[in-house]
Amino acid sequence: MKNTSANGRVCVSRMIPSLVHLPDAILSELGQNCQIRRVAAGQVLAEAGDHLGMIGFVTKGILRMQKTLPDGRQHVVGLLVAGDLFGRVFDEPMNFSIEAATDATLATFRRTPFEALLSRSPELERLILVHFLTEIDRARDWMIVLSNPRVRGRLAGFLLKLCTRFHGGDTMVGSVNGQLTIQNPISRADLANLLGARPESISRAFHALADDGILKIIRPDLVAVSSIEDLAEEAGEPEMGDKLAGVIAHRMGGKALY
Amino acid sequence: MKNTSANGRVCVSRMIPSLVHLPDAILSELGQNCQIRRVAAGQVLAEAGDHLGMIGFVTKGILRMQKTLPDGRQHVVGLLVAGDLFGRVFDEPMNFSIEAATDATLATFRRTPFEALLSRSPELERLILVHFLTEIDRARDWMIVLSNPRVRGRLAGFLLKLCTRFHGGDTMVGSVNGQLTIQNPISRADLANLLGARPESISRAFHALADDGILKIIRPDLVAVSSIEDLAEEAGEPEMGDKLAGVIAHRMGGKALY
DNA sequence: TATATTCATTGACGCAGCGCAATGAAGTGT
DNA sequence: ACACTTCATTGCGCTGCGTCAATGAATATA
Repeated sequence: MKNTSANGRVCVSRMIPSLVHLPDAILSELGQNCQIRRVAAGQVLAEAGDHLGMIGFVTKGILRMQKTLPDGRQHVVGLLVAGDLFGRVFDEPMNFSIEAATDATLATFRRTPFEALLSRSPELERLILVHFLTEIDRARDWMIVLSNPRVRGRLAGFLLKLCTRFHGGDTMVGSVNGQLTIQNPISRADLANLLGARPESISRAFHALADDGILKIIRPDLVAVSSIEDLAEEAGEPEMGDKLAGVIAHRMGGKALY
Repeated sequence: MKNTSANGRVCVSRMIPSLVHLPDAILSELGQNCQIRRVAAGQVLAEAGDHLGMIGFVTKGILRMQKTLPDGRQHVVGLLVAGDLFGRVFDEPMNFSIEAATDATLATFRRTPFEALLSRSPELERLILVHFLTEIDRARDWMIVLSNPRVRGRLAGFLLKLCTRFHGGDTMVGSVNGQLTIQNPISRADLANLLGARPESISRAFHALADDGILKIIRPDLVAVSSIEDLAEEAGEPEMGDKLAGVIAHRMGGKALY
C-alpha cells in the first residue's frame, strides 16, 4: 500500500507541482520523508478527533472533509483535489474526518519531520501560509454558494465551481458539439451532504435545471451546459457567467480553465 | 481618527495579547508601524475587490465580513472579534467587504512593512500561520452550524458559539439568578444575513425557543438560557451542551469561558 | 412634547424542499 | 440468467420559511 520513492526530488516536484520552486535542498529533504499512498474510494483516512501523524498532498482523485453529526446528519465541509493539502501542521486533533470520494493518490509526509523542515525553511513556510490563506477564501466563497436559499441555486453554484476549481483529471470539463460538458466526480448522496440537501432534492434540482433548458442530463454524472450565463444567473453570480464564457470560448481540448 | 502610539511595545502587546510572546525586537518594530483606529458601527473598512494596504487586528468591538450579491442578498461569512486579524498578507484583493458591526477599535499595520517583518521573523510568521489555521477550522465549524436545516437549529448553534468564541467585552455572557445570560452583539438583520434567513424568521426562531422553555427573552438583544443542554440539543450538538454546562458551572464573575 | 426613523414582532398565505415510499436503472456476484 | 446491491428518479403529503403587510416599541430629531 505504501511506496517510498527512491528519488525524493522526482517524487516531490512531480507529485506536487506547487512545490517546484522550492530550493533543491528542501525538495530533496522533503523527498526523503515522502510516501506515495493510493487509497480506494470510500476509504477513511482520518476520523474527527484523530491525531493524524502526517501531512498529505492530494496528487490525484478527490477527498472529502466531513463531519458526522450526533443527529445522524453528515455534512461535507469541503473537497480536496490535486494540489490540496490536508492534515494538521501542529498538534491539534483533526476537526473533521477525511475520506476518499474517488480512488486517489496521495503524497504524505510524517508530521514531525515536516514541521521541523517547516521551521528551517522560510520558503516552505511561506508557501504553506499562502496555501492556507487561499483555503480560507475558498471556504468563505463556498459559504456564499451554500447561502443560496434554493437547492437549484446551490447546485448551479457548485457546477460553476467545478468549471473553475475542480476541473482537471477527475472532473472532466469538456466540450461536445460546442457545448460545455461537466462530469460530476461525486455521488448524489455526497452532493446532497455537500449542498445541505437530500439526494431526492438534488435529483429534482438537476431535472429542474434541465426542464428550464439550462443543461442536459447525459448521464447521472455527466451534464451538458446549454448556457453558462443562465447557469451563473441561477447561481446568483451572473458576472461569473460572463467571465467563464469568455474563458471557455478561448479554450480548446483538455487544457485547464484557469 | 488615527493615533500612532508613542511606545510600540505597549501598543502592540497591550492591544494584541496574542503577540505577547514575540521577541522584544519584533514587538518594538511592530509598534513603530502600529496605528490605533476607532471606527463607528456601520462604517465600511473595505469593499470586496479593494487592495487593502493594511493588516488589522481587532482589539475591541465586532466587525463583519460580508459579500453583497448581485441579486441583492447580503451574506455575512464571519465575524471578527477582539484578537482577530483581517486584511491580505499578500497582494490579492479582498474577496469580501469588512464593516463594523459595532463601534470598534483596531490596531492596524501598513501591509508592506508588515510583510517585510513577516519575512524576517519566523516567530511572527509562525504565529500568523497558526492563526489562519484556526481560522480555517472556525470557518468549517461555522459551515456545520449553517448546515442545520432549520433556522431554530442555526440560531441555537450561533448562541452556543457566542458562549465559546464570542464571549468577552462585547458579548456579555453573564449569570443572573443562576441562569446563563447571553447578550447578542448584532442586530436581527445582521443575524439573518449571518444565518441565511430573514429577520422575521430569526424573530420567530427566538420566540419558538422561548415557547419551548429553552430560553427567556429579556430584551431583543438579551436572552437568559434556561437549559444549555436543550439549546445544544436544538443545535444538533448535544455533547457541546455537556461540555459547556461543566465549564459554566465552575465559572464565577466575568472570567472568560475558554 | 410631537414627529420621524429604525428595529422587533406578529399575522396570513403560498411555495420550496423534506420525509417516506415506490419504481426504475445499472452494476456485481453466484 | 438469476438474485442482490446500490444508486437515481418520481410521486405525494406535510411543514418550515419566505414574502408581504401591519403593528408595536424604542430612540433620535425637531
